[in-house]
Amino acid sequence: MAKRTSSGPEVLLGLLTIESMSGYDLGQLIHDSIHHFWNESYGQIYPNLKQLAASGFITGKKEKQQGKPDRQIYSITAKGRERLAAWLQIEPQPEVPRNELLLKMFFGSKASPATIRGYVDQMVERESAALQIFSAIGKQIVSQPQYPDTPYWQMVLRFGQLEVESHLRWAQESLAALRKLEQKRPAPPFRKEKPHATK
Amino acid sequence: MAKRTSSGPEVLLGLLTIESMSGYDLGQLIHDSIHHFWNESYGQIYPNLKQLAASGFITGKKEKQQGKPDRQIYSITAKGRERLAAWLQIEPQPEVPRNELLLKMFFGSKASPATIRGYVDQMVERESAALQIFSAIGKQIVSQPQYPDTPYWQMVLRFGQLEVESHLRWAQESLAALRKLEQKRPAPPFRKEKPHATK
DNA sequence: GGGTGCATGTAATGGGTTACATGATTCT
DNA sequence: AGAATCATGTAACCCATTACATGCACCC
Repeated sequence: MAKRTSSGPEVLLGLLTIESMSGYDLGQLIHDSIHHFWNESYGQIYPNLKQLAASGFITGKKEKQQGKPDRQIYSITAKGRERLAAWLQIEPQPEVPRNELLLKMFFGSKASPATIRGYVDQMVERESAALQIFSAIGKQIVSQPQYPDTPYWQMVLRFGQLEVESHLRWAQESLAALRKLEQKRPAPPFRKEKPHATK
Repeated sequence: MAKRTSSGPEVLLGLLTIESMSGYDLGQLIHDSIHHFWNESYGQIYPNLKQLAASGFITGKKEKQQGKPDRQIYSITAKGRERLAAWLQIEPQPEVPRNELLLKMFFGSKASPATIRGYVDQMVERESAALQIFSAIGKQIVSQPQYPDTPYWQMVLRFGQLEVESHLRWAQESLAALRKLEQKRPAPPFRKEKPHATK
């Protein structure tokens, strides 16, 4: 009795309600706009599109271009909209968390505080960059005409902003704590330590 | 040239530095203690343990019990500690985000605000429950003797707390916004709407 | 008698990333 | 000259969840 959700095809359907697009465009759009909460690789997108077209959820038209390779432009059908609507009625399942940074930090006493600090530093960089992108997306949304989608897009964006802010606050706290740990046990001493202290 | 990290075996090694345990115990501990940032199913744990033992990273001893099935108690070896230490030196890769709730909310205009509100309500329940668990874990950590792990465990826990708090704040905001949307377009009217408004 | 917990494991199945393949154009 | 972008697709592989299998004991 599996709760197969998978959502892969439905993202594509959803994005095609905004505009008809090629697989390549969909990939770009996913990367540029919803990357902070969803991702699809081309290895998924192209086969999914093929299958969706074969089942009549979308239709494709070949578009010739000069200089560039041909594009397949897909449009959602009425049947596709039905499938999307049905999928929206299914309770979203919370994703299984897998945060490698936290995992390594959990075992941080087996490395040096400096190593872990380096990882937190990198996280700060990544998340700060994300904040920049968010504010750019935010400006784009408000400058656009008001679609019925607009309020939803704003909520989703706001999630990212609040979450990132909490991550950055945490990072500041943690960096301070790690610096304290470094002072206590100042950079690894010369003698080799046998690893049985924990037990 | 794949950046194979996978971390599956290393979690087990890490947890075995705390104490020697059976596969079943490891599963329990993962579920009870690090569930908010990592997860492993038994379908992964048992095969991984077998392989780790075959390669000499851990050793297993059979322990007979009365009434209950036999247990295989695994202990980490020096070689295992080396592998763990080496893994800790590898930069953690940020996980690929996949948040189904946000995805459905992004396409929220194709459902009703009430549907989406229901999903947010459920999220509030889940995350509030998580907060309770966190505070219980927090008390447990401070009441324990101070291992070298303690400060790291506290940082990791704090991450969860701050993140959940941000989620709950977001949920409150969003619920308010959704209620407003419901008033504007009060519960679906009787006439059927054709779905071309977006285009 | 039936469900739940302890305990270990395998097999089927399905997702998803990465690498590879192709080929023209444009930018550095 | 070589890298990057546009554009589509396939195949290999890996990772992970779920279901299934077994079997005893304890509780309701």
